[in-house]
Amino acid sequence: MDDTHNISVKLLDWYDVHARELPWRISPQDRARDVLPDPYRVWMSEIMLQQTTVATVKDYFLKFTAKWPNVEALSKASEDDVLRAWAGLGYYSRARNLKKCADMVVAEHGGNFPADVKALKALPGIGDYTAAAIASIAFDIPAPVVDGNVERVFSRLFAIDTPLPAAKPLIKTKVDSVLCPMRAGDFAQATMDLGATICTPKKPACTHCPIRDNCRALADFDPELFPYKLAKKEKPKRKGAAFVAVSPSGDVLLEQRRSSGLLASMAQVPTTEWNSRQDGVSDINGAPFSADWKHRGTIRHVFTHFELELIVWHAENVHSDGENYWWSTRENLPDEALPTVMKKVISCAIPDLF
DNA sequence: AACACGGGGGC
DNA sequence: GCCCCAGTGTT
Repeated sequence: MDDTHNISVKLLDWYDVHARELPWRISPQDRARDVLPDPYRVWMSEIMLQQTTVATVKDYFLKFTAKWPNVEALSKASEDDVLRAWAGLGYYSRARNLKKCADMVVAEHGGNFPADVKALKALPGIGDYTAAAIASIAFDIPAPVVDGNVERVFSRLFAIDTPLPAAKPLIKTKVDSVLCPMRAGDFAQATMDLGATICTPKKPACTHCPIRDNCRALADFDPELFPYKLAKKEKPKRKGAAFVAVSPSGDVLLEQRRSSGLLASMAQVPTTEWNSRQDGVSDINGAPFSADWKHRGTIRHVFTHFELELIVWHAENVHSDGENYWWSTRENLPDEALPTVMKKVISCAIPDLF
């Protein structure tokens, strides 16, 4: 028995016993009977799981699949409906591509996801990873599924000392050489589960690892040294001010962000530009209109590529209005497409709202 | 190849 | 605080 086959057998045996039960997975009984999961649910979960943890995704997945149980239903929703439901999950281009992809599956594939890696990758929001994951999990098509977990598992397994992301092609080749073509979906999920639960970034549980005897990093080095990564750059800081205007009846003034760039098309309270430097006191000059603005504090929020500090101003009994604004009632505020940074801002001015 | 793109959890 | 995460699309 060659070593690569040995590895996949051990991984699958481990997975048969230790597979986690997750909302987007079929039951162990169905899995034992070779039943395949609904491609729509596999797709939905994989999009949500991009750069997002299982714990965060669970509630959103249940909400989305209850609201839109199939691709036709999602296709009938508006982009804004989807954006509002996605609010708080981050990477909002995923939500717009989700809607676009649903439309394309209905229009170009008769409402069925294509059982083909290339056709899947042609759909918006589906890249190398997700195309391989859907093909493997939903259709049992053998394809190398390489995410952050798998990169770590295989970097350690073969003690790959090329730093990421340059090592990615090599890792993909290794995964391709190990994967089990008879159980492509289970193999993909087994390697990701292993990375999430055993082969963790810090303090991996090597004693519980089903493939510890095959691991070069464990035998010759220290698994925690892998994967090698390029040093990351320092995050620049930006500052600005945000203005929470409240009407006599308690409504909050909102506007929609532009349709491209950061937090595209999401809702926000009026703000100044987010610049690299700004002196807090003069920020009030950036208010959208004059009012009895009161300073309520400062909130901080970290984005992928910069840190933001917003001074929060608050005014009540505001009557002013404008074409690009709307008033959101207190009851409706949780249903607006408000990103987390804006919930922080509004909570700073109006505590106990969310 | 580098960058833009959110947010939350673990330690 | 720092690191990571079931990545994709654009330039």
